[in-house]
Amino acid sequence: MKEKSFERKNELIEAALDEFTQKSYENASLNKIIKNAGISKGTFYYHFQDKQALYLFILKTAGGSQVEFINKQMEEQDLKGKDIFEELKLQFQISGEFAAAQPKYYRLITMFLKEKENKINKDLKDTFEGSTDLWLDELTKKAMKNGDFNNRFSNDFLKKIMRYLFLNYFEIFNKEEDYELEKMLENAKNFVDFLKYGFGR
Amino acid sequence: MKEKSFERKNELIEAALDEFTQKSYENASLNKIIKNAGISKGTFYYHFQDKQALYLFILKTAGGSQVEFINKQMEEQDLKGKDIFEELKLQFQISGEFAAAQPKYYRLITMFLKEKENKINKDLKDTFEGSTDLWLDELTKKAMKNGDFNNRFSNDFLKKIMRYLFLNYFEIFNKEEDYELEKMLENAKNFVDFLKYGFGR
DNA sequence: AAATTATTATACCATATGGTCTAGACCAGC
DNA sequence: GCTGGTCTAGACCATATGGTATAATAATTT
Repeated sequence: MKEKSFERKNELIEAALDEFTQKSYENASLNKIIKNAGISKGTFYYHFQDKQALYLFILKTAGGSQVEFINKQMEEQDLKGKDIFEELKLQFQISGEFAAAQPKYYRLITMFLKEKENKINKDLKDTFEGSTDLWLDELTKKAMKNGDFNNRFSNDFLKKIMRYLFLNYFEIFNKEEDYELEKMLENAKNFVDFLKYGFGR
Repeated sequence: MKEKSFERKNELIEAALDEFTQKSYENASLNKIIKNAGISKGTFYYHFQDKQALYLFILKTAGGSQVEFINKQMEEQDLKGKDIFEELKLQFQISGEFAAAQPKYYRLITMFLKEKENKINKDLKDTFEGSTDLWLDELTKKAMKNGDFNNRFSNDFLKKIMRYLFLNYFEIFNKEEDYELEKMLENAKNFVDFLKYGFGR
């Protein structure tokens, strides 16, 4: 009951990952996933209730993997004495490393966050976005308290820019060259410097 | 041949605009457009060859309207003595005014530029993007010559950031409040200031 | 009034979608 | 050997898609 079942499920998930990282949730074809997984329709509906259940499953898997990865990396870091820009730089670098390690997971998550016409579980999206917002909120609050920011811009404006750039950072640098680790670190450094001169004191 | 035909076509275009600004090209339903336009299927295929022809038609209409609007506004401006940041601010403001004046046209164009899974005329997309690139190239070249930029960043980096932010600017500010003209102008000012401190000398 | 142009309603097509159901087969552990 | 979990293939469903065809009918121009 274990091995074969495990195989089938893994193939299913792989195929689902492929499809859902190429098309939006709605445009992704469950039939194609099943075909590419090399399983029969019955098997699919034996394991999952429907298309959405499959999607939510791999999305949660990806999300969990990301959280775990980032937390692990962040634990090793000493943030004391670092201002928001250095912390951001770290965050970009770690996110980059996750993207390099789990490109499909990363892609799935970013695609999910960008979904506009989603009939998908809105709660989950709120959770994802909420945790990012929370983190950003905390980060900017601390930065303001520490006087990391200049006072040219309103909090609202700052947060909007930060939020967008953080969620879309990797879209800016998506040329092949940008996927080399060296270039990644350089881009992260430059980018945060750019933010620093724009936002910093 | 005039009045009734004109009416029908206008209703069609209105309905198409509604649908294509809410769903992606592929997800937009031609049947719904036809139904909402209150015309029969025959009438549609009498006026347009197929779904794509309709889409390209309203897309070109929107594009033309935008170019005309921007050119007209830019003609009234005196750019002499203005650095790249003031020029950019102007550009953002004018784009914002267009977005406020023709929200559906604006939305259609940005959605088109963001389409990833497009089976749509690739040439047209290249044209749209190409003209933006050209303009940006020219702008940054001039700015470098005039010494508007600091020398913290490479040209490559500068262009990448500029290009991305310009193409996606309005995604950052897409809350309802941000669609008010006043807020738009304020956002444009703040945003360019932010760029200026980040890039400027 | 005649001819042309627009428009209608309807039926139809092939294809694809997500999802259900069934009858049987495979394969494990008891 | 039997049982229960797993898997298969295929038929089937309602629904929707973009697109075609037809025959009758309005509306407009000549």
